[in-house]
Amino acid sequence: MLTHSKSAKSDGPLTEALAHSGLRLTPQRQQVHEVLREKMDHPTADQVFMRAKHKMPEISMATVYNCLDALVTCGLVRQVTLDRGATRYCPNMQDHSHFYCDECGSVYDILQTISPEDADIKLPRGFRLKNIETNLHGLCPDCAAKAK
Amino acid sequence: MLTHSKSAKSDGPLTEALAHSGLRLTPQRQQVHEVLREKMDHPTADQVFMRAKHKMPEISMATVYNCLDALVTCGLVRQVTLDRGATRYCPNMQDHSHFYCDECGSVYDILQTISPEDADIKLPRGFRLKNIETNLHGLCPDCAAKAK
DNA sequence: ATTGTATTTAGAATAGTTCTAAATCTTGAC
DNA sequence: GTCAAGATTTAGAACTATTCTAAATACAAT
Repeated sequence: MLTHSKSAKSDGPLTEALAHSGLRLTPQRQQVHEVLREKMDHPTADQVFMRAKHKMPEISMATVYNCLDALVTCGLVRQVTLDRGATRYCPNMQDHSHFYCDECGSVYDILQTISPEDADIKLPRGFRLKNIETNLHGLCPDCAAKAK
Repeated sequence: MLTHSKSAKSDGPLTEALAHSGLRLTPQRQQVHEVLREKMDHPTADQVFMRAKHKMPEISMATVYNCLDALVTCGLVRQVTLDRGATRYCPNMQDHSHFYCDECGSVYDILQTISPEDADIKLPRGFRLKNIETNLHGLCPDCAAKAK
């Protein structure tokens, strides 16, 4: 196979975050992260794959999953599971929650959330809480209008 | 004893809840609901299927999904999606949240939650909020101990 | 009883994710 | 630089989860 220059462009924050989890920065991981940040519409692995292929035609589905896992592991991306369908990915690591329209399946970022402190969650002895995920379910404006 | 009578035993609350969504009480729906309440360990559809088969050997997987959907639709059961794996089902309709161990995948009910009022979520115009799902992620006591 | 609709069923089909083994790339020791 | 060890990528197969389909059955209302 023809190999062009395969090394990743230097990217401080990405490199560091990955290294912290014992992972390397690769062009594929860089590309997947870029795809996620370009359009933060909570794409599925399959959508990420299709978008990544535009700039990197040889990338494979397995690699997309590998990259997504790597980015999740090192805290650069959140996994969002809202229904029985495909898992979605979110590169917005700011504290926020997701609104899921039970009717049409669309997802919206809601820039408001419940912090662990505010929630004052008391867990039984031994549990170690890492983070709280808040998912809001209901109808999006479009579907709410139609439902009337 | 083998009962060939196929009609569902009367069950007021179940019947009513289903009827409210235009659905009938059937022996299968009754059985699936019973399985969920017998062991509230957040089983997957497949686990529900296997448990239901003990008392109802002819039940099919498609029916289990149909029944779970029916019970979710009429508000008797909650769907719980915590990771990329199979969806889990929870018949506890009390306000509560789920603790998910990111290490071993076990799920615990946490009888504490954030109410919509407490959260004071302000949604953009047009959204209609139905309910808030709170998922706690971290390590269960066993895994937390091992991690040390 | 009869008819129309809801529900169940088995199995096929589809969708989503993980696995495998070989090829390629990167890093670090020399 | 060269080499070996280990990490990563790749295509495709395999597997798991869910949905669909069409025929059979059950139910409710005439």
